[in-house]
Parts: sequence; C-alpha cells; structure tokens
Amino acid sequence: MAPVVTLDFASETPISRTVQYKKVTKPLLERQRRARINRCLDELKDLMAGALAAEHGEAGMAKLEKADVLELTVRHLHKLRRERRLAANPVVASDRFRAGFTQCAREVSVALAAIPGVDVSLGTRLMTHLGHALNGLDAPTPTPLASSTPNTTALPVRSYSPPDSPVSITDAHELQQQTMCWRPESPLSSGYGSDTNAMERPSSKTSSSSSVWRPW
DNA sequence: CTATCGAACAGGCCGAGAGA
DNA sequence: TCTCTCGGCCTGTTCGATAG
Repeated sequence: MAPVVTLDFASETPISRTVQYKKVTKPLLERQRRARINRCLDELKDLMAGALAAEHGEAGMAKLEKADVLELTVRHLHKLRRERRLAANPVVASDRFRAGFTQCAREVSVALAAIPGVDVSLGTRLMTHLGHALNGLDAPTPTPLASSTPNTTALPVRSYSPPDSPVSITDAHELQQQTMCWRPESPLSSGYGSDTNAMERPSSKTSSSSSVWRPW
C-alpha cells in the first residue's frame, strides 16, 4: 500500500498513517482488548463461583483475583476430566479396589500368623468377615466400606470406590476388636504368594460360618 | 505505611495482507 | 519482491485503590 501522509496541525509536520495508528487507533484497540479479557474473566469468575460454591461453600469465593480465577478453573477442569475418565471405566476402578482389598486381607492373614497365641476362632471370624465384605463389593452400589469412609477433605465425594481408603474407621475398629488373638494356620506354608488365583472372589460356599475365606 | 492489584499507556516484535 | 499498514501479543512503567 502506498504510505499515506497527513499533517500534524500542532507542529505542521506531516505524520504517517502508521504514526497516527500507533498514537490513536492502537491504544483504543488495546483498551477494547483488555476490556474483552476482563469481561470474560468476570464471567468465568461467576461460573466458577457457581460451580465451586456447592463444593466448598460461599466462603473463599468472595474475593478472587484474576490469577485465582484462572487457577481454580484449571483445577476444576482437571477434576472434571478425571471424574469423566473414571465414570467411563467403573469396572476397572472396582477391580482395582477389589485387588487392593484382597491384598490387604492377605497381609492381615500373614500378620495374624506371625503373632503367637492368637485365637484361631477369632482369626476364622475375621477372615470370614473379610470374605463377606468382599462379597459385598459385587453390589452395583458403592461398598458400605467405601461409603462410610469419612470425607476428610472439602472435595466432593468421588463417584467410585476409593482405592486409597478401602476400610472405614468403624470397620477397622471392628477388625481390630476381632483380632485379639489368632492361632496360625500357616498361610505361609500353604502356597501363599505363588497362587495365581489369589484374586479369586470367595464362593457362595465359603460364606458359611463353618468355612473360612482366604484371600489366597 | 507498605505491599499488592488492576487499569492504562507506550512501545517493540512479529506475521498477514495488499499495493507498487 | 519490497514496502507499508494493520492487528495481535507481550513487556515495562506509572498511577490510583485497597487490604493488612
């Protein structure tokens, strides 16, 4: 394009359109751009306040600076994506929880075997209880163990059985009460650790009070 | 009083588009 | 192809408001 030259009436010197643009148009456009950014940030703040108020309450949402709004938004979107991924694959999550539960039960058995003088009947009851608890995991709804887990954070309850908190306080207490003593029936000597069926769920037959479910 | 934040502004850099 | 214009983005600076 051909350079266009106009007159600066104050100094009578010609000014190019570029200079005029930089002096007049560009600051105006920059102002509009900042306004657009701020408008969207305000809107985002309102949206995030609505989304997070249900989780954390109104407290803390009153005074948010722009960086906070962006940070909360990023965190919130990460959480949504994580939850969507888990919701899309609930079978894997429950299987992982069951595997962890079985592993824990196995460790309990090993620990009982290692403690001298443990009452065998209590050990039997404990392992039976664990077997029943694992059977309960087959229910489509979250397990009583998981659902009774106290929510120690302000974050919303996740939609899957939390693998990081498989045993509630009450159940742990119950287990502790039932594990006063245990006569080792030597799970270590019964091929523990080498059985590939270790993750097998207890059968309906093992639910009877006469037989003891074992995680191995 | 001081630190922090937001707004405004100036100016540089860069790329795209258009005309000579 | 070169030059000019335009627009977007960024950085640095200044100034006023406000919280601690």
